[in-house]
Amino acid sequence: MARSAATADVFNAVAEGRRREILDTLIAGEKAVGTIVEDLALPQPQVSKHLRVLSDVGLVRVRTDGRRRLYRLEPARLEPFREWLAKHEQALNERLDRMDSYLQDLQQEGEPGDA
Amino acid sequence: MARSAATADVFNAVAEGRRREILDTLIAGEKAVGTIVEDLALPQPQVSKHLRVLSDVGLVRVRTDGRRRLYRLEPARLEPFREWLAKHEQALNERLDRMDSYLQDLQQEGEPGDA
DNA sequence: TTGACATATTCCGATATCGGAATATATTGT
DNA sequence: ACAATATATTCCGATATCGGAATATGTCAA
Repeated sequence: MARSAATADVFNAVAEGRRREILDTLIAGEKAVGTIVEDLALPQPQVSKHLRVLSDVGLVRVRTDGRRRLYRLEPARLEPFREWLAKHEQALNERLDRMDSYLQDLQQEGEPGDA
Repeated sequence: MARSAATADVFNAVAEGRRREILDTLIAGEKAVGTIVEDLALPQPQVSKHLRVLSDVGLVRVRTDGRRRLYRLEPARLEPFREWLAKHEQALNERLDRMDSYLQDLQQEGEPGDA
């Protein structure tokens, strides 16, 4: 046994540059695989494979239209991301707040006989 | 040639679960390696290795105190993350806005001879 | 059915990555 | 200098991952 999980979570799925590109290009809206291939100038099999990964973690959804498959974003699945980031931003803000009040305390001590 | 870059960017550094745990435990503040080892119940070499990765991408900073090394977060380096996420949230919001106005248009058409 | 088009899957080789164990490198105290 | 403590690095084996090429699957049109 050497490695635990895989690309099977949102963090890993997004960690890949090409996959981020694919997600980015889908911001414009639903796109067929061929369109993504053209837009990003990537080999079609690679695009399909990356779409598979993204699909497995639910970051994109497919819709079949004739012989094409239209992929679209599922931004709700970015939630784990948002949560994690929020946790750290909150921590950062709290630290800044503490620093603020610390600085204010210092300032108050600096003005002893003010009134 | 088979694989491009490595764990050398913020996204990949954060993609690893253990590394996220380490970052999380550092929210409480600066900690020595040994403390992290205790808190997360991980082998010391692993912690050191993960800290190395996090340090390389700048997500943590070290300070030497005697024979201990104190690590602390560098939350500013989460910026690429924030940016990317913001881009997608913005896109989502704009789509919701468009949907809103679309629905409003539909409603207006539905009330033709109002006055 | 056949052929063209669109997409997905499989196979492969190179390499990155992780965990584990052992070991190396400080630094402090005696 | 030596032992003890704290941390970092190296070596290893197992496996995951990526890109590329070839191929399979599915769908439409004639």
